[in-house]
Amino acid sequence: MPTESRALSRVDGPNNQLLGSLDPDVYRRLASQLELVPMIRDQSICLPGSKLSHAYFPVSCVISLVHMLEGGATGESAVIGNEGMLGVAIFTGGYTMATEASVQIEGNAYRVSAEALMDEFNRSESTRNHLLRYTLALFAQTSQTAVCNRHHSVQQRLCRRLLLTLDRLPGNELHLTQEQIAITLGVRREGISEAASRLQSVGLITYKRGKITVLDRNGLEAYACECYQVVKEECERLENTPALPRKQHPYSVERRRRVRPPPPEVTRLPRH
Amino acid sequence: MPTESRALSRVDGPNNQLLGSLDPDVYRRLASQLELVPMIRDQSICLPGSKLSHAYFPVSCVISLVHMLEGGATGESAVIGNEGMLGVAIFTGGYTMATEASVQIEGNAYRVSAEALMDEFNRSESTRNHLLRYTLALFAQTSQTAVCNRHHSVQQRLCRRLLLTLDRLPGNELHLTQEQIAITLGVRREGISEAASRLQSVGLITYKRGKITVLDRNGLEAYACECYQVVKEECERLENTPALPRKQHPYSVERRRRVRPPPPEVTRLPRH
DNA sequence: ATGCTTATGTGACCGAGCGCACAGACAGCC
DNA sequence: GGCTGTCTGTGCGCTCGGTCACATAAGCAT
Repeated sequence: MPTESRALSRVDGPNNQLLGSLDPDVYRRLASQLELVPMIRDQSICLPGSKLSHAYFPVSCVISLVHMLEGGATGESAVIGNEGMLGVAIFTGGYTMATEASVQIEGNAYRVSAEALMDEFNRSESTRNHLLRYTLALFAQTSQTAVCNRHHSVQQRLCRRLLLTLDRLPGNELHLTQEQIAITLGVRREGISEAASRLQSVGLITYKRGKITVLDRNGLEAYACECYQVVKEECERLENTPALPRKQHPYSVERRRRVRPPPPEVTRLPRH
Repeated sequence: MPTESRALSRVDGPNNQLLGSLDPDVYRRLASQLELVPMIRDQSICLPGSKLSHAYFPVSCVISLVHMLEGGATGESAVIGNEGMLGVAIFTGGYTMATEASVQIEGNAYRVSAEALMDEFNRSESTRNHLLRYTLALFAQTSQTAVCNRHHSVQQRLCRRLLLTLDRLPGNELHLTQEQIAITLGVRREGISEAASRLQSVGLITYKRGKITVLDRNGLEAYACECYQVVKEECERLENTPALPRKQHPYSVERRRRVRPPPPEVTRLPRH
């Protein structure tokens, strides 16, 4: 990870991986324009439809892209942490996003003006490659979430969501309330309460008033739906240049009625 | 819409809007490389993980991006028609997609090799702008679908899906079976049967063995969830250069518990 | 301590949509 | 014509998660 800039070396935590993947000279130019800003919990970085003045590269915070429907129902389309950035809409055109971006877990982020980012984007193919690869990873995450929301249980999605957050932070503690999780998963707070209680009773996590501690990461993966692995693998694949070949997926919609895949091995907890 | 190429003027139906939005000289160069290919129903254009050799610009067909989960459950993340293209993964890096793309409604499409498309993408900022704007529109659609899947009824989503398809085709007939729709919405075929039957009984549509005729487009919009309008408006906004300002969205997750938005006006059909 | 606010636990009831198991009905083909 | 495969309609029991309505508890300020 580059550490050229004095401003950047102030940070004690890990840096942002997407920034770190840029070519050294690009990074050097950008570094002089980066500001380290504190991101406070539940802060709305940008409301849906408002123009993005800056792109944010999380260092120790986690940002959630959330939709709110008429009537107040909510749902998240993607999580952003130190692997990526908030603001792909800047270089994909439009400067505005359809979703609200809010800080789910407090921490720091680097930010850079939309204009400076666009300059670099237009300046080199390599920079475009990195930023657009991340865009594709974000797309994959959103896309998987769409299907996950449709088919997986609250408990499975809770596990997935905890793991995704954990991957973006050091340590094994998450400062999250059940209400916050409920908003991202688009379910009732009580639903999270029940699912979390079950996970605690089998020793996967402990939690207490807004702090969740993951005790058994592997166990949590076993209870999560496949979506966690799918998203994670796609992210890792796209972080590498040139692209790694992707694992072939054995199923095809074309054959849905003919070749049914084998039933899944159910790894669900009993209700009580 | 440009009609420079002899090859292109053979088409009787409408051309592809994304192609048509490109600068005339870019379009001219691409046109010589475009092939008009027939897209047959349920054909899988690319399996998840396989490399995209071509980008496809639908003219009279509709393509669906579908996920299949372990166990065979399915769900669509986006619809692509003559407003856009299949293959944004080509220029966003990786050349491979995480989803399967299959032809939902037969017709024609232009295709161009991935390399030729990349050449143009790197050649001008204007071309990048157009292609990336469409990418953002696709992202917005996927993102909205994620939340829609979570909160809206089968009937609402059926209406949304019919309207999205209708927008991408001339006329008011859709060659779609209930089974195909069920796959995209990720529900049982029987569920579509019930919802469609209700829509027919109030005179919004008629249908018969794989052919759906929309009788009352406005009525259908009233029964659809908000997601249809949201996606449509975002697409229209992004088709214009420079970007039109986006309608401000009145809700904010930040305030979810404090300022509850007013309850929605329920425009749902009774179950029977 | 004494409250107050925020976070979490629980239970009763209900409804949309699922799985399953059929029964018709239409279209193409020999 | 009759056969066959595809498409559509219907009923029944079940379950997850939603709504509503509280109870409890942990942290914080005075």
